[in-house]
Amino acid sequence: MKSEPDVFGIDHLQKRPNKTEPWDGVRNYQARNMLRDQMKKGDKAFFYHSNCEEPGIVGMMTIVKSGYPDATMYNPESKYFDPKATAENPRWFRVDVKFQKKFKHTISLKELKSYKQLKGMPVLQKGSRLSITPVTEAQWNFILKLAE
DNA sequence: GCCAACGTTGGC
DNA sequence: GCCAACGTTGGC
Repeated sequence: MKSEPDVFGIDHLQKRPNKTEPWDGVRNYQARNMLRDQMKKGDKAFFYHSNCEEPGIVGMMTIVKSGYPDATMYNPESKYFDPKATAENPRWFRVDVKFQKKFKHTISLKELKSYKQLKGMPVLQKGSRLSITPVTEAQWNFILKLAE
């Protein structure tokens, strides 16, 4: 799951009450579908810092609440406001994530790209803009070892 | 700051 | 339904 560290980075998450925060503001249908249909309580996710000096994976977190409507879509004051969203037909979803661990060092995009074991991982593909992408169990375990 | 990639919008 | 125009993302 990607976020810009200047906007909301892993340090922000760690400082939140209960180290938990709704992952809201996702306004892309593919990512929405994953939030809504696939991400379940207890699932794990990597925290990825994007659009920054050293893009890469900086830690891990746990999904503590599975997909539910992202209320920011109803708030005209929010930059995530969506006038077409209704209570009957909520367009956008979010999950709650909880900080689990910050890695001692960033596993940079550059490093991640260098491993043939991670070839094909969606987040590493050129032009990948999706803010939420799946990780296989093998990829997950491989990356965790890099973090040691 | 540049620009490639790609999603969305809207005219037709 | 096509596709040009436009906006956004994000690495570099």
